[in-house]
Amino acid sequence: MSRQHSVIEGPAVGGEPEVEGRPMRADARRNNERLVAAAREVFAREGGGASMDAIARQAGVGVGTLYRHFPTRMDVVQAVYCTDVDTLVHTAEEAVADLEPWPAVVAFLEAFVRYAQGKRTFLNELREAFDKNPELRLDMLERVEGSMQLVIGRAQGAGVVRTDVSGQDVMQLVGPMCTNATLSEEQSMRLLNMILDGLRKPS
Amino acid sequence: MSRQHSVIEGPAVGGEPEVEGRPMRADARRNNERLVAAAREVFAREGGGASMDAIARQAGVGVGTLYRHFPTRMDVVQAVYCTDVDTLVHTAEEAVADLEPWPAVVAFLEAFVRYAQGKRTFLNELREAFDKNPELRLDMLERVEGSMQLVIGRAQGAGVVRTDVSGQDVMQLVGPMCTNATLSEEQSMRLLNMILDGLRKPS
DNA sequence: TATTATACGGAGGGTCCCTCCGTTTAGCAA
DNA sequence: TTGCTAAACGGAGGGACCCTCCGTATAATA
Repeated sequence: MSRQHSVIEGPAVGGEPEVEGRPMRADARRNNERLVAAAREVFAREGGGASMDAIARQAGVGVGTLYRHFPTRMDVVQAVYCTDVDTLVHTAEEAVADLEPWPAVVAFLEAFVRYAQGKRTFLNELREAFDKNPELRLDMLERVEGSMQLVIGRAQGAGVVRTDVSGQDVMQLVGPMCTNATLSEEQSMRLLNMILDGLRKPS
Repeated sequence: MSRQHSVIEGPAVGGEPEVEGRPMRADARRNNERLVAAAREVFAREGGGASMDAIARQAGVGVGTLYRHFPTRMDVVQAVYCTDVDTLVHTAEEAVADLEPWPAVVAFLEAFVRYAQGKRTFLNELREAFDKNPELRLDMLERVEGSMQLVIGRAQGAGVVRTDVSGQDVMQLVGPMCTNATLSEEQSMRLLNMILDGLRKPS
């Protein structure tokens, strides 16, 4: 068990190695961030089967370093996934803080579609990680649902989104849609627009 | 492209290498059958990640032989899957030929549950094969649906199964149920009994 | 029985995941 | 600033796996 998956050991966010002892050395923290970013890039470019060597090379470090930060291939997948969820949650918070209720819904759902589509490149790997660690799935699902509900609920409160659907409903609708491998960026945006029209409360 | 996947080149059944030229040599045919059986056993025992060496060893042949029959790991998965479907289709035909309409439904659905549960051991591999070869999925789906409809339709005609559901409906209900990883043999049989009760026409 | 097209076996090439350990360096105390 | 030490780094290499190649064995045929 490495210290890196704080996610599965507690409620902390993923990928950020805040150990209880002294803080990480500056180079270690820098490399940790680099590695996650590199992994995301390589997965996107080469698919879920990308090799550990390729990830280390992309990050400009040796494989030893990669393995010290993430003891297992699956830990890399988890870390990338967790930071993706972090980003999504952050997007929701920002949207709620900066935008009017309806534009916030639009912005968040667009981000959600991008997020869900990004998962397609390493869906198999993710499924494997979930199989081996069901808690991870539940944790992440909960966080994503929370964000969705935050944005949708606020818009419902403001009277601009119909109240007979929940954030969870929307997720169940949009998520699987994006998982479909044969779905173009453009197609998904058209469908999203349709969904948004259906979601908006007729004035 | 090897000659083995007749499935993806035409309507022939899977796993049976009936080439257009002269028939296979006796030893080759024997080994082909052995290999598929061995693969099924090893996948069941060791999971979808089982190695090619293990399969060849189980079949009592060299890996070279395995690779001549199935050029790729995925071809082995396909072959096992296709013969499973063959068996299921055969079960349906036998049930219709030998049993009364209702017992045929019971027998076939029990076989279907066993079939679907057997897929769980190498679900990931199967998904990969389907991704790379969507035609295979459609072909197999069609054959399974055909069998289901054969058995259910006959029972509907005989007035022992309610007519407001189709064979496809039943498949969509039972298939996903079995795919669930956390489902005991016993649990699935209890659920199946419940489904059968719901399916039977009240007399 | 002799011939030959066909099939077989398994060593080994290439890749991948991961480990181990000698080398380097960040952070701190004097 | 300088030394010291715990922490982090790099990459060779072990072991497993997929697949290829080719010399050997054998079924089918004449």
